[in-house]
Amino acid sequence: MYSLAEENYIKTIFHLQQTNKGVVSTNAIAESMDTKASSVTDMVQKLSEKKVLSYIKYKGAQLTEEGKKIATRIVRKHRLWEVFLVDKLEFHWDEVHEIAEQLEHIHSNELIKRLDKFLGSPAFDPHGDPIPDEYGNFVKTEKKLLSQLHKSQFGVCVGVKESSTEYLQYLDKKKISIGTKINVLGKEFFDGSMVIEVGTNQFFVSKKIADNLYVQTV
Amino acid sequence: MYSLAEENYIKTIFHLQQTNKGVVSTNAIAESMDTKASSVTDMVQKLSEKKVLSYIKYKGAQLTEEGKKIATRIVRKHRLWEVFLVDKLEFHWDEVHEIAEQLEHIHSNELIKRLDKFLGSPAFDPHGDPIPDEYGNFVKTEKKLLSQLHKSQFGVCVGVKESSTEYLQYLDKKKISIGTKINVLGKEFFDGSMVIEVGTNQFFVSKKIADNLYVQTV
DNA sequence: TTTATTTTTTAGCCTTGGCTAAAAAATAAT
DNA sequence: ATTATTTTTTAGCCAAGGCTAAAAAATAAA
Repeated sequence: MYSLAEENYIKTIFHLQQTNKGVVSTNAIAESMDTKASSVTDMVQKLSEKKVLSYIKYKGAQLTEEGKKIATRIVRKHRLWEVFLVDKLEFHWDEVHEIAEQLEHIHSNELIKRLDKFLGSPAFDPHGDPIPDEYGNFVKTEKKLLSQLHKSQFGVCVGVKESSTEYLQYLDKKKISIGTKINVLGKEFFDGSMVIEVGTNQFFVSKKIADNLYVQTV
Repeated sequence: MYSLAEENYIKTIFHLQQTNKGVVSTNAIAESMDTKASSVTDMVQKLSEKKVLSYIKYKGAQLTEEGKKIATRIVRKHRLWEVFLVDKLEFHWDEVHEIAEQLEHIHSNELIKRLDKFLGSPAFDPHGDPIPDEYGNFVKTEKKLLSQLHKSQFGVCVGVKESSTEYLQYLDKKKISIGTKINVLGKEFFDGSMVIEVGTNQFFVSKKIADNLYVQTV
C-alpha cells in the first residue's frame, strides 16, 4: 500500500513521462507538483528502493512496470470518478478535477469494479481522456488540431488554441464543449474547410475555425 | 480545514459522548481508536486550543458546539456514502463501513449536497442509523430490544443479542437483516408475543425471539 | 488517613514529508 | 580548456502524529 504522497508522485511522474518520452527530471517533477527539488530527490530515492521507479543520480527517474501499473490504476480511478461526478451528480466538467483528485486515493478494488459497472464501463472521461480498463490497457490518444483530421476520422474536443469571446460563443452556439465528439464527414482540399457532425447536427466549418480547436484522437 | 487525524478524533469523541453522556476519558478514546493514551492527550490538547473541544486535565474531553458541528458533518458524509454504496453500487450492508470510512473525509460541500440529492435525501443509512440533514439536525434514535416496543411502534433491526446459528437462520428465513424495518402490529400482554410486519409479510414472533433482536427507534 | 492501584500526563524519541542553504555534478559559455 | 551557470543532491532542520517509559494525579483499598 502506498501513501498519499507516494501515489501523487507516481501519478505525476507517469503523466510527465508521457510527454517527455522516458526519463523525468527532478526539477520537472518539482515544478509540476509545486514543491522543492530537494524534496523530490528524497522521495524519488525512496520510491527507487521500493522498485516503483528506476533512478540515476543527476539523470532522472523512470517508472518501472510496477510503477506504471500503480499509476494506471490511479488514473483509472480518477477518470471513473470524474464520469460519476458529471454523469450522475451533474457537475460541470470543469468543476470535477479537484474532487476527483481526492477520490482517486480511495483504496478498494471492489469499489472501482462496481463503480465502473454502475457507470456502464465508460471508455472516456468528461474531458475526453481515455479510461484504462481493469487490466491497465487503454487507448492511446493524441492531441491534434481539428484541421489535421481526415475525412471520416473523429476526435473529442479537449481545448482551444486562441480563446476569443467570439470563438467561445461560436462553440457554445454549435454545442461544442470539452468532451464533445466531433466526426469529420468531409474535407475540402482546396481551402481546408470541413463538414463535421456534432451530436445529430451536421454543419460546415472553415479552416480558420478548425485551426483553433484541439481534439484528441484514438 | 482539519487533518485526517483530527477528523477521526472528533468523530470518535462524538460517538463516545453519545453513550457516555458528556465527558469522554482519554483512555476511552485511546481504546476506541486503537492507539495509546499518551497520543490522545497530545491531540486532545491540540484540539482544545483549536476550540473544537473543551478539555480539563485528568478529567476528560467534551466537544464544543463547533466540534459537534464538524462531527455531524462527517457522520452525514459517512452515512450518505454508505447509502450510495449499498443502493447504487449494490454492496452488501456489511461491506461498506471501511470504504465509507475513507469517503467521509473527502472535502467538498457541493459534492455532499449533490450526492444527497442523487440518493433522494435518505433519512437512514443501510444500518438503520439516521443521517443528519445539511443543517446537522437528525432524528434521535434509541437502541432497544424488539420485545420492548409497543403496538404500532416500529424499529429498524440493528443487531442480535445472542447469535446462534439457528437464530440467524430464522432471521434469514424471515428476511430480517440489519436495516430491515419492523412494524409491531400487535402485542399479547399475557406472553409478550407479537405480530410483526416485515416488508409485506406479517407473522407471529414469540417473546424469546423478540428478546433477542436489537432495533433502533426514532 | 495512609498506602496501592489505576489513569493520565510528560519527556524524549521515531517516521514521514516537507523546507533552506550549501556542496557537488552536469551543462553552457567563453 | 577553463570558467560560469544551472541542476541536482546533501545536510540539517521543522511540524504532524505516533510510541515507550517514567512521573504525577486521581481513585480505591486498607
